[in-house]
Amino acid sequence: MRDSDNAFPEKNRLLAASDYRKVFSRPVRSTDKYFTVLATAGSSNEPRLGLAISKKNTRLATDRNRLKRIVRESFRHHKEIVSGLDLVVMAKFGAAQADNRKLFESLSRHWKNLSNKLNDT
RNA sequence: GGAGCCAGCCAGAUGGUCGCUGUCAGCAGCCUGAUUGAGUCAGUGUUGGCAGAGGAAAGUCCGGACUUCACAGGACAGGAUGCCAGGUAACGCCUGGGAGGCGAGAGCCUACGGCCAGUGCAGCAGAAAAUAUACCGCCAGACUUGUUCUGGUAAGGGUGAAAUGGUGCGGUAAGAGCGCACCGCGCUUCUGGUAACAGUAAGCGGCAGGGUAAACCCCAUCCGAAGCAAGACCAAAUAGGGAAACAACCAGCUUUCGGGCUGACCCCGUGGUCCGCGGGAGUUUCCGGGUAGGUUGCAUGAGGUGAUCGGUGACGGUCAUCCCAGAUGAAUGACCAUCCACGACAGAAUCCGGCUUAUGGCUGGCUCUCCUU
RNA sequence: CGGAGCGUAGCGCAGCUUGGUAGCGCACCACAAUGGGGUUGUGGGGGUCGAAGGUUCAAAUCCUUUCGCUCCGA
Repeated sequence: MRDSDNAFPEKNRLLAASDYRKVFSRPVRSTDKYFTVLATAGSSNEPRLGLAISKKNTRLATDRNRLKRIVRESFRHHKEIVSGLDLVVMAKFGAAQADNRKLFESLSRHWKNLSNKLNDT
């Protein structure tokens, strides 16, 4: 087992529709002009990630795929920060036009923001 | 050099670090499931090898395969297609040919059957818009001599998108296919071609009688409907349905002696407790349907590549060879370095054959034009 | 992924069947009535009919392609 590294296996994902419902019902939010990130305390120590990128805000399938990859990439590099959280990332309208570096910066701010908020409560 | 036409090809490259999906091989482990005499298989973890978006993956505009439902056969309705021949699993696609049109040319484009079956439509203008006619004219005659009437005419003028073939000569009161010549048109025959169709071929007819079928329609050919969220299988929990076993089997009433009915016992709530009141009827197993969820459908195919043969070609035959994405909150990426032309349009979702639309670049052939020789 | 429908004035709609004039309500502007406003009455303006081609003498209407929006099916 090499849990300490940056892998992204299946246990780090939100899989069922019921998992998503749990996150949407009582979330802690973090928002900027690219993303809205929702979070709740998860059931285990493993953080879990879900994506909700709508066709309405991001018209082209190519752009949607790019955003998903970037979010997953950022998530696996910051797993220690968000450990124990269930997260859902929603893309906003301007996200598709931004370049990759900006998006990575935005996401790492969200991870820190949310882990602080949840540890305070 | 410039403008353009046609065909074909590519879809940033190389290296490093981290990561994802599938598959093959090895290892781990006995955690989960199945089954068993050990064990094996599937899942799981891990190491290594290999593979991992498109020419349009798009729009969903056509055609199939594949599923489920319906179905003897046929007809009607509805829809699609529409020059001819061929290709194909099939097509509204492709190839070749014909006809018509566009262009200076290379070339390109065409819903290209039928208004001699029937019905409908045509505003305004114009005398008249589909079956006949005459506004201005032209000509003749009449007498009431004039802004008159009657008749003839369709050559000229004017309207319109569209007005009953064109030119010339003859002819005539003026005219007219009224007659003739040539052109055009139609029909018959002949010749060439599988056919569409073509012909400087022969003969006949003075000449059909307008347009519109992306108007209804007629003719010929084709089509059952819905779609992988189709469909098949496994199946927790909860409620409910059916069956069996166990537990209970106390009292009363009844009986055709199998049993049936009523009440209590029991559990929960109220309450300090009893009565009372309100609610619930036990436990276990199995069966069928079936939700969450999972598995499958799901990738060896009308497949690719090469050679060769047949064909003008689309394409087909034979032989050899290869296995080439398979996700399911949804993989094919991120970062760094170097190079160059500094990277357009854009992301598989059951699978194929087309069409259409978006779009960067390279190569070859051809046409026109300009300059130089 | 698959299936169905809708784009007409600032807004909500009709007209498309069977092609020739684009119309209705609200809103807007002007005028009248009032000392002023509202209400009412009269009159008026405003349209690439989502876009591009085609058929036709003529297209919002017929045909083809395309863009956008809405709804339905685990």
